[in-house]
Amino acid sequence: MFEFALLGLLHEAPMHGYELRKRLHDLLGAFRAFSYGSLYPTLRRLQRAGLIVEEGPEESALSWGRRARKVYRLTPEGKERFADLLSDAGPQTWDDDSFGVHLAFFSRTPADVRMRILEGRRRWVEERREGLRERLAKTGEQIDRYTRELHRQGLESTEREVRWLNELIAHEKSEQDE
Amino acid sequence: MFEFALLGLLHEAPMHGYELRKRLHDLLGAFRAFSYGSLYPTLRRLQRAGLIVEEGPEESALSWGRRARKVYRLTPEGKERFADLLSDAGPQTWDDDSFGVHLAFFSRTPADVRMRILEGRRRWVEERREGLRERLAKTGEQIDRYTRELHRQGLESTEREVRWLNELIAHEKSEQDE
DNA sequence: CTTCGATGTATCGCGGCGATATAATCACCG
DNA sequence: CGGTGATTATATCGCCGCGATACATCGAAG
Repeated sequence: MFEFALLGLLHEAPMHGYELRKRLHDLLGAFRAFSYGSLYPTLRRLQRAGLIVEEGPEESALSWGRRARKVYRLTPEGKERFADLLSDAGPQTWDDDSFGVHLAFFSRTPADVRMRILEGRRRWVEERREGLRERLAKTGEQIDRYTRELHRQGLESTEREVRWLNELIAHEKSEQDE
Repeated sequence: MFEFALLGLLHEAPMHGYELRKRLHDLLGAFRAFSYGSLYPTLRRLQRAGLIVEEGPEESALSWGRRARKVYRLTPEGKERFADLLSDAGPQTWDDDSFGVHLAFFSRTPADVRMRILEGRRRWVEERREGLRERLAKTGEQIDRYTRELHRQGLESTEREVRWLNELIAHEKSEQDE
């Protein structure tokens, strides 16, 4: 997940940790925070795996300012890995955690994969919606007011998301045959 | 978090692990899954901390069926701990992960704490909303279509949640002086 | 009669988080 | 000129919770 996001960002340009985190925050906004507590360990993991390399401390002449920044660059293996992750449309791409990240890199995702992810996500959300509907129907009025409120709110937001996904899917379809 | 939820459920009645998980799933629905991978380790943690005790394998006579169920019961310390957690209204009670769980036990939460949690949550969501608004405004049209769509959806759902929270808060206020 | 789904307990590795430490630079205010 | 606080920047630590997996029993359906 984090790995995917970092490779995606480094695919655009080499960057140092702090900037990666900022770009990520910008990109994902509401979804996922990705703290420094994951950032640096993940970078080292990627490095060990040979997917990124550390470049010397950015000697771009002139503005010699603050040292100690480590700039990371994607290796060919890293690019390959990112391409693999981009073409993945497995179940793990449409859960709550991952879906947002995948959407953020959708413009570089193959069209058929986009479709499968969107439809997978829709199915997933619909299942959650049905679960909530049943729970709300079954227990009727006897359940705790706050719990019911929680479920009502959950139901509404899943319904909204399904509608949103339908729009996205429709848009994909219309673009497909233009 | 998980600790809080388990103590809350055991506060109602002694239970074994599997049932705890089912009740939790029922209670939280959309929010948080809480897998077995956390359940049993957490139970042992609570046990070590002296907050719960393991009762003998449920000898409720008659239906001698399946053995090996371990029934857990709250100790006085456990009840105390739960009461403490119930009266907590700190920042960690209104993040995405915890808020749902706290809501699920709201009917046993002191009224003033309920208020502070709801208002804290509202502030929190409003901040996220503002962040999304700025990001959508600032970058204007130049950003990626999918990313914008992601942020639009995020913005809408935060707006809805704020409205929802306002209703809950209003309801609390009306109940306060009845 | 056996196979499948539910019941039930449990472990393992790992991904990510929050708290925390450290330190240099920059902008502002007095 | 000096202090103070925000921003830039890297890094570690312990903990929490997850997914995968294993294993065993039971009831029901075929």
